[in-house]
Amino acid sequence: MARKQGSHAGITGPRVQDTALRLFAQHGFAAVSMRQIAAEVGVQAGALYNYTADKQSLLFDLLQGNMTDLMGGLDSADLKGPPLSRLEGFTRFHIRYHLPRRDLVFLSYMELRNLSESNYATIARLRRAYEDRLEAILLDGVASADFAIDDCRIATLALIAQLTGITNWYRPDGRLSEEQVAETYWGLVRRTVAARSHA
Amino acid sequence: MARKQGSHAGITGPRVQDTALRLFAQHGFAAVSMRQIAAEVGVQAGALYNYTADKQSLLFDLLQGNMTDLMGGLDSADLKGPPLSRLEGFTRFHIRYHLPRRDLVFLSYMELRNLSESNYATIARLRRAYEDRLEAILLDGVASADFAIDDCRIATLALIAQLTGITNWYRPDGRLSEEQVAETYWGLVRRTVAARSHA
DNA sequence: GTCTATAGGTAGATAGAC
DNA sequence: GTCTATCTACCTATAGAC
Repeated sequence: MARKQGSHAGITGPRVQDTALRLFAQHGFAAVSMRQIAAEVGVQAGALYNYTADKQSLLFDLLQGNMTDLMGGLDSADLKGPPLSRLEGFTRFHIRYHLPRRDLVFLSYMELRNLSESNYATIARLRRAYEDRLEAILLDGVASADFAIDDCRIATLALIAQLTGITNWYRPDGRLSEEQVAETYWGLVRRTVAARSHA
Repeated sequence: MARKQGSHAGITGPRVQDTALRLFAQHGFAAVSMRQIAAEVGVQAGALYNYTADKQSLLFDLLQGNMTDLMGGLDSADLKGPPLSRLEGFTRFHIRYHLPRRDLVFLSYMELRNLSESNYATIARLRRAYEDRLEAILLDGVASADFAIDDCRIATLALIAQLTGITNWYRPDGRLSEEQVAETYWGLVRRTVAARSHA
């Protein structure tokens, strides 16, 4: 059965999301107009409203999808074993997840303030849950005397900031491969927690 | 000599800067209108143009002032002695400077993309100069075998990201004082560079 | 230095034809 | 599902009175 002329369900939808992500990251949520997004997708502005209730939902869906993928990815990484192994697994997963998604990461940190109160609460809860995964590893490591950390909450936030900061300077065509970056940062992380090297 | 009615030179100017800073940090540069700023300052929108050429200059002046103060503050900190002492001085200065300026720090990271090309280049140059100060300390420490670091450029960026990230969670009325935060982070930094504790 | 008024343009979102 | 047209509201920046 032939579609109506100009109908592109299943094609336009993802393109709207991709385009919005790129433009929001590049210019900021507030600076991007629905008309700009539509123009890059190749439709008229009105047509966007077949895919999103409004501009705010477009942002929220991107951020929520990101956090859901992040948590799901961490679950799939299935970290096991002693604290040091789990910390290495977390570090490498975090880098592996974030490096190919620099736009999304930037958006997730910069545009939280443009979310409605309830949407913000949802994202903040997911982020906190992610942080708690790392903190649990650190607490275990301290309990087993593998790590020497004064304040596991602070160390958690410090490590995540350090690792996420990679997205500010990393370029796929730069001097370091993703693997080299992961290796270097794992070295920094291991020493930060004062892990016994080969106990 | 009586001023003209409604004239407040020297009062309105700083208030415009302060208000713009607060609103830009809260809602984003593009999301804040000149009318909003004017309303909070207590003047009409047109009056703002006695203090700034346009909206973009308002942002640039804030960011440039921040970087100038940062570099000047680091000079005043006058770091001397062996690498470990200078690293401690840098760490404590960075925290001391950034914690009371959380809005400005947020703005400096988030709104670079709203600067014109030449304004951006100016800010980027200043930031690079600041990073180079830390990198020089790390390189010295490696040369003297006080530090064990594979890649000093990476370590520089990692440490700055870690320290600047404090502004994302620190609250003046939180469980930790500025001094306690500085102490905890200096511990993390010292171990990250694998400094010999009391050699 | 501040005001009012306004020029000239763009914003988000909706209605109804196809 | 997409289009055109449009509503209503807001934007930055300027002009000229006081």
